[in-house]
Amino acid sequence: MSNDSTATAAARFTIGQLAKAAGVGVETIRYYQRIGLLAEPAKPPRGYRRYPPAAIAQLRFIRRAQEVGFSLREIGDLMTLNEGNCGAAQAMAEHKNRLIQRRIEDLRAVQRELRSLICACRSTAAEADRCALMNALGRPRQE
Amino acid sequence: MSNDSTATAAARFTIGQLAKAAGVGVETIRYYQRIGLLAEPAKPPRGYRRYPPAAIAQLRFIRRAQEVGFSLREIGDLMTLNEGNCGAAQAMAEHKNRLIQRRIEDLRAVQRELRSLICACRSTAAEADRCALMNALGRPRQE
DNA sequence: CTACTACCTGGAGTTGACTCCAAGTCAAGC
DNA sequence: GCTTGACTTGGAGTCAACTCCAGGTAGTAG
Repeated sequence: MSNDSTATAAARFTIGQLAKAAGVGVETIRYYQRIGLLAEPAKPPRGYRRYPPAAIAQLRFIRRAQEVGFSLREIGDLMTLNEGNCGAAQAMAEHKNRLIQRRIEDLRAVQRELRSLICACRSTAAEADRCALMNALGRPRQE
Repeated sequence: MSNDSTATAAARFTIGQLAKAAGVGVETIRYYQRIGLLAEPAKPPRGYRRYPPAAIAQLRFIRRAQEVGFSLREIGDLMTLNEGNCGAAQAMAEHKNRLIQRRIEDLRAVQRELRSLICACRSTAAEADRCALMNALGRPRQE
């Protein structure tokens, strides 16, 4: 029901509010700006910089992408790809998806192993030379 | 068919051979020694240090544990636990097992999401404002 | 008007896990 | 016995991702 695009969301945050809203540190935001990951609003002639709500989304995006295993550099790539190059972003996502898949499989393999080792350890602890778990993992014995 | 324990494996490696055998760099081995992760054989009065075959196993252990997500510090803990404290090693293993489980679940969640995003992107790319994938991830739009 | 807090600028420090370098020592081939 | 390549020692450099700090400016509560 509003008239046009000039009537955008009013709330604009200071860096501290932004940090709190996005759940990161002020210093972290500045760091992201320094490395060019995050745009820094121009400093108004008087007063503090103000950040649009979209900045929260950007920060959340960064955090989420980090959790998935993207490095800040890759995230930067993703974000610039966003500006028009959908196909490339897709390709990156698919690539990352495959990496994640592999990582999951690695973790599962390790998990299976850990589990069986834990079992072995439990059942033989008393009589074993030392510890079946460590033995099976490759037994690092200080000579 | 050998007599007793004094007739242990004869092959003892120089650091370079050890590095090659374990698939790590010489500098990495030294680094591990510096931080106390790996025992350094005493320097013989003449000649180079010699490493027992067990050192290969130790290095492999470190690498594997790293892949699972143990930090060098944790690996060090694991290795000292090995010297007698089976229960504690078990506890650590179980703890790590739980962490791995959580990590796997996180990754899977992200993966599901990525996949659906990739689909969305593919199907709507032409008409979408920009890119559904990026939108859904939180759409970091440089304002 | 004065504190007080939050922001700004820039630069330096931190942590983990390496990686490189210089200058010296050693062993083995020719 | 000299050269060459590997080892040794100690320290410095690197990279990612922060984190902290000093010294100054801005906005706000009393």
